[in-house]
Amino acid sequence: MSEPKLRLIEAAETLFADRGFDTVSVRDITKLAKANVASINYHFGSRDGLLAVVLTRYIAPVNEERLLRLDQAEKTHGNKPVPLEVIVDAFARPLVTQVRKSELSERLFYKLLGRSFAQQDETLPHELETQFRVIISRFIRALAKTLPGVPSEELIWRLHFVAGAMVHMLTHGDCIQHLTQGSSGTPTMDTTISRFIRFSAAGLREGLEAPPQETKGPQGLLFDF
Amino acid sequence: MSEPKLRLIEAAETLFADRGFDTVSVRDITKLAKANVASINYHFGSRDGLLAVVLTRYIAPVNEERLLRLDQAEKTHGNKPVPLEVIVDAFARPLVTQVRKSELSERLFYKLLGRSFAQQDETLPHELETQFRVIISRFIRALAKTLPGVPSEELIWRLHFVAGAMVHMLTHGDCIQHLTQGSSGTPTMDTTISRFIRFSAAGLREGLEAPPQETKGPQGLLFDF
DNA sequence: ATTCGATTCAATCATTTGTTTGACAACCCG
DNA sequence: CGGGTTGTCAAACAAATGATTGAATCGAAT
Repeated sequence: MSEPKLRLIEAAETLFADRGFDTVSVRDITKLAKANVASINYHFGSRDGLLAVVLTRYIAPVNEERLLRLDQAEKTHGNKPVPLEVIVDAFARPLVTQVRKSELSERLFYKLLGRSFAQQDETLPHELETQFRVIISRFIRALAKTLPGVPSEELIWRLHFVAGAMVHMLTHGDCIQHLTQGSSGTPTMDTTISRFIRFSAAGLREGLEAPPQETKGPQGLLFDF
Repeated sequence: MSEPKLRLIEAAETLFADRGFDTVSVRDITKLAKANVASINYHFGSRDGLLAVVLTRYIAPVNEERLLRLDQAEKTHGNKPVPLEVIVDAFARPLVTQVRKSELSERLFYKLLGRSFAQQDETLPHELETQFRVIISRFIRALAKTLPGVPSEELIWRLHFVAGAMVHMLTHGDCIQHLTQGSSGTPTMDTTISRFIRFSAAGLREGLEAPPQETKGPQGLLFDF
């Protein structure tokens, strides 16, 4: 990877992260990267080519680590169901391990990935689209083992609620920390993710108060508001 | 409100809903509205003026109804804490009551509001920004009454998780229904919101297994992965 | 019918957009 | 050295962007 090519990627990441994918021009990027306007088309073919590289660069490793962690968790628990907290952890923890491998600041990294995940269906590189499909089906399968009796349609929705909460946590992390200022010193993402995991696991477990087995509880209407 | 002015708003809503706020030009809007290019600047001063109108038109009533429902719920429950399901219902139900008052299809309405909520801090009309601040503090207060002992910083995060799940539900509703096809006939938003309420209430309740009182449970580390 | 404000319209404005071009330089390998 | 690949650059391109102009049109009150 030539030197200015990397500079272009990093400049694009920075600008995409806090201004969105649509409102950043190739000239904004090349100016920040101290490169020529034509360099983007030379190295990436087009602006969309660069965007695809940026989108893939961090998401792909995150997705791979998700699958890895889930596999490992299932191996650890033999054929016992994996606890919900561990499943959610496998889903979210790769974010903090990958942010350290990156050159970006925590704030920019999380905003960038939040925007990327929110993007989802629209104009997403095929590679990532299939990755997400794998991720979803893989985690749904794990959830189904831990939550037998819950119909898969319900599980899909719950997993998407989890994903939504995660995206919001990523994209609005700094502004929320601004709201909750006045607490203890560094509210690092680590404690935030712990909150997220507890919240999500509780939401996923909904309807099963006793340890996860055949309470079989009210699947249908719990409340009637 | 003159007739073509309304046509412009509705055309903008339609296009903003499924292409985002940034990638729609004034010419796209005026073409769909069968109006002149200058009409947007004449009626709304600028493209941003029209955007502000579109953003406010549905969100403001939703936010008002949220406060109304929460007030009513607290009145109903006297000085007893309001059940979490009722609080979340007051937060989410206004979406389905307002979609009926609108001319838009369910799909477009929800996508539009999802995008609007996701926007949040950036370029949001001042009116809406203050509205959201009121909403958050108001709902946090209600949650604090129902979940005594949970620190407010934790409550803020949990409420934002709820908001994130809601945004994701709105923006990806149709694509998820595409995944879960093959089930019973009409998976109307009503049943989806019920799922959302159960999930969110369970997540909010996290840490309190017994009926909500002084279990006071482990506030800190529940798991140690 | 005439006047006057409100609205619409085609035409045009200056910028900004992504992309392409062709000349130039740097480098490596023979 | 020389030839070829690779990268860089200023310049220009067509297209699209939001906005403005000034004349034309409408409608209702005078």
